[in-house]
Amino acid sequence: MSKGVNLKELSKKLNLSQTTVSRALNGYPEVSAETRRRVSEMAEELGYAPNSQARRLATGRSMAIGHVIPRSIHEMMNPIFLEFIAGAGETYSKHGYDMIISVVEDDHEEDAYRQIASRKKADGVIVHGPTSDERRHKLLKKLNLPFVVHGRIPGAEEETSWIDMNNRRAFERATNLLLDLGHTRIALLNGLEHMDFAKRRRRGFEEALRARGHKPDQALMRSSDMTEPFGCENAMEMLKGDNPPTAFLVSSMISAIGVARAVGQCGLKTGKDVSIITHDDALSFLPNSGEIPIFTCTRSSVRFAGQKAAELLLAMISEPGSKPTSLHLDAELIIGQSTGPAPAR
Amino acid sequence: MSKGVNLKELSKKLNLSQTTVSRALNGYPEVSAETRRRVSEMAEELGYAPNSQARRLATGRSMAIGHVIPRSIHEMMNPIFLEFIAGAGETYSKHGYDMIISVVEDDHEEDAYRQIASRKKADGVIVHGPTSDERRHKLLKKLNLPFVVHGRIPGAEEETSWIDMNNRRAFERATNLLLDLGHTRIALLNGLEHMDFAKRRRRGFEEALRARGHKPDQALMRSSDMTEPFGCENAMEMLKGDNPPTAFLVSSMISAIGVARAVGQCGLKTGKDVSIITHDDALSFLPNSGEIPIFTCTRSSVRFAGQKAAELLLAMISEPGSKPTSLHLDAELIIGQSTGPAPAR
DNA sequence: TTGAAAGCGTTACCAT
DNA sequence: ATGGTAACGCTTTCAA
Repeated sequence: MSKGVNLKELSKKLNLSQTTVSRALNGYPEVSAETRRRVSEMAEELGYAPNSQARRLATGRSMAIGHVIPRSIHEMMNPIFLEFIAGAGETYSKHGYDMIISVVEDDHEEDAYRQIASRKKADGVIVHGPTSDERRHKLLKKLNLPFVVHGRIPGAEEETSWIDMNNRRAFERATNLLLDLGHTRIALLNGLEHMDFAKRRRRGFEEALRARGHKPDQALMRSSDMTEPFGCENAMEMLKGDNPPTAFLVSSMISAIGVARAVGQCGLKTGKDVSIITHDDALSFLPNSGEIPIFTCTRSSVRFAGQKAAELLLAMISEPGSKPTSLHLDAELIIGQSTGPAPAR
Repeated sequence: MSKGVNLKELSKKLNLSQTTVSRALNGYPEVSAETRRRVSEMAEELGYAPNSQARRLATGRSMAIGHVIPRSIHEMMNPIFLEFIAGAGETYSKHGYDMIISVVEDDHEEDAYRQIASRKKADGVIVHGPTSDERRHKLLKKLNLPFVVHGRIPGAEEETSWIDMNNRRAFERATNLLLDLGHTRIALLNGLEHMDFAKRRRRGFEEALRARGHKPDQALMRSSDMTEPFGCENAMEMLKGDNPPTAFLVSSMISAIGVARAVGQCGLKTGKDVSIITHDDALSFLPNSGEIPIFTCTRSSVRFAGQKAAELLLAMISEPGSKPTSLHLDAELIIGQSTGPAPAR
């Protein structure tokens, strides 16, 4: 039965001052070894645990990190978001931090940050899903709330801390692979292009095409929430059109599964009649591994990104005034079963 | 510029006591209308916001709800879990509660609950993914920490508050539909059967079969994490075996997509050669709606469950000592394109 | 090495 | 209707 002893009671029991007990428990050096031992033992015995609210009030640090998710993000990026969160959460736990998640209506996002700052709910926040006309970083600077961006804020790369994968390069490499395989009609099924990551992916795609003398064809590019039906419906439409693509470059496994479904429904074979390369966030419930992964993919673990983002943020918090840091992860290009040479015409 | 005024400064500015200001802001009735107006105005002007740590310390309530997720859960139930969280989060926000999520190693789960209780990190918790030999509820009772179970704890239905869908009945109805369509060889691709929900689904399946004089065939039942490859590989194996099933009953959309892939790879057609019914948690990134949904399914919104679970828990917290409540949701059985009459042999 | 006492910013009790 | 003051449970400064 852990009874809920507090510091006062504990110190009384030990015939020591609260001060000493606190110091002993918090590892201050000036406590004698013997005292420290006695204190820890008794604390253990009485099941003492410091009240976090009290400690937070006293120290002025809330020992929590906030994640604000507007509905729009979580509807769109649902599983990816959780995987990131899971990674970040691991890091927080390790360092004794709590993770606070605020699910808010889209137009209350700023309010949420304001509250976190003014009510001291968290010592820092992670900014998710930066868009092309991002503004949250300005607010956060004004609020003096440390933050790390998952992704990049165009034009503010130098003045903010962020972690991102090399979206442009990943899609450039994927495109080149398809070109090498002889594909020339390549479709792009991208995420919402007001999101920075999606814009970069498109850029990588188009640049690779142009560099090899191909003109990007608007008719072969779509941008939307990365759902399964999005992949299926658009692939279907394109495959049934005149001059259909022989390859698809897709922004998420989920949509790629949809594309594969469309391919099947058209009586074609993935990896033979139609090639697919997808980005793979390494989501645990959608494993794409094995000796030969189902999908050829550009892979970058979003969970790992979460861990790293959290580390970055905690470091910023413990060293206020330090320079912005950023981490640029490179995606791997992994060959799976969904690509093959372009079919002869 | 919200400067971070505190109650003391605010009350000084107003020539009022902290007490009165606090009362005015917290809506106590004994404050004159005029005073309240003045206070609110000044509070607004100076950008006052109460420090949550201080308030928590003073009130003794942490105004937060905890969710402990051991890795095993989130690896398994990733997207479903997030959708639930999102629903719960909406409710918390509405009521001024924070949501804190602890991602812990599997063998630290109990510790996490102990800490939440002893350090007063949250006023209550949600218990996710109850298993057949569930024990967490006992610990939580001992810790005196209010909780609501998402799912049911076998044998403790009366003494705990929970929200669950009718898993048994949903799978019973789905099985009956398949039987009505003439299918007799029906495969079950279930979640991990140490989980209570999976066990109930299996029961519904087997009972329906027996009630119509069919003997469940072990060779047609599998149980695992509900990933996409799980669906594909097992369906493939069964379809290629002798005496293959003509229908699949699947525990999650993700695996069902895998089954559909296998069906396609075998050169068969879903809804014609092979029928599929899946449970659909109504995940936002896997929409299965439209005039005719892709998959025939038993559907129950896990997001809605999250909202309700949160409401239940908040009610418990505001009325301590109240009786356990529970909510039993019924899944809808929705006809989509993935079912049809059993093919003639 | 230890202790006394003053915060931290609220709320809540008891007066008035 | 308003105010004084004591909690709440910890950390931290200053003394010893």
